[in-house]
Amino acid sequence: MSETLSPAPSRERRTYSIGELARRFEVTPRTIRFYEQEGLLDPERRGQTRVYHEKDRVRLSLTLRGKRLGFSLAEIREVIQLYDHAPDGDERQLRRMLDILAEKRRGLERQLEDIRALQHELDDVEDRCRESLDALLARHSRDA
Amino acid sequence: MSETLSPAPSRERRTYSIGELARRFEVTPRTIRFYEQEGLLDPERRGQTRVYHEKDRVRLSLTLRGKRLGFSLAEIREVIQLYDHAPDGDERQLRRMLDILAEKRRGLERQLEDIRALQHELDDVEDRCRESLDALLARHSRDA
DNA sequence: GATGAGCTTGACGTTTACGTAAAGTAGACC
DNA sequence: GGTCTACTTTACGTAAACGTCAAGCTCATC
Repeated sequence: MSETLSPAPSRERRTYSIGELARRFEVTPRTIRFYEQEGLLDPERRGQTRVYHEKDRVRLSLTLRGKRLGFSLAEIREVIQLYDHAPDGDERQLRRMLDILAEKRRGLERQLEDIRALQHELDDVEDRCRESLDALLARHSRDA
Repeated sequence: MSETLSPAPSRERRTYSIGELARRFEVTPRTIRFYEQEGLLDPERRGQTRVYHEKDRVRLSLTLRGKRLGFSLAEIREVIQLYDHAPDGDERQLRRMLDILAEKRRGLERQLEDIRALQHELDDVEDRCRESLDALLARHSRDA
């Protein structure tokens, strides 16, 4: 449950290869490297190969969640940076961050509304669909 | 409230120019033409200029809602076609359509989960943010 | 020591969803 | 009749988010 992006001193010591992460999240290694290039991930290096920790796994998870909601990688990077730099900064920065947070919340609220609206429209389609099906089956049994 | 994509015999008789629609929805005419090209809109023609009816306005509204949720235009077109062709088709087609509807619903459910998760993460950030701010303000008043 | 699996860095290609500029048309107004 | 304004088509450009080779390293295994 309580996953965090901030280091969480040293709970889990597991590491992952890029291939492992890719299989886990059903993306390609290319995608993961691309996210790193875009500043969404920052894995350790051993020699020249990448080593991913819990922090990276959580970040990737957050990234893919954002993608499913239609966020751009730039927007997701913003959220991640909010996450990482929440505690520091002066008063003006902190207040600005609270503003940004409020705005993000408004965006999510709107998405909630959009989803509800779409659900209702699916209801409509399903209703009409079932009616047609019922009429069809009624004719079937009548003609039998 | 009860807007429909199916013709609704002839309730409103308003029409719109492409520019009017564009202003209403805060998109460019180019976007609207592109959506037509992609099979999402199908306006009447008077001479060579496009004339949009309620049906088109509702479709555009649905399209933009889909976009806000991260759907591709192809996916949105699917939904619109569901909407338009719901009542016709044989039994197999109708059952297939119900399956598709169920799948769309699962997608929306997942998005709901994603939104809730993101809201919690924003809660976390906000908490830490407020703590820092409080600490900062406390120091201020102490130093005064 | 060759072979394969999995990693690496480039570099170019591709799809989606438009933006933008060019050049022409059609009706309203002075 | 000229000038605006709003529309039209055609066509090329572009940003985002990867896909898809190519070529090379590295480590275990036969």
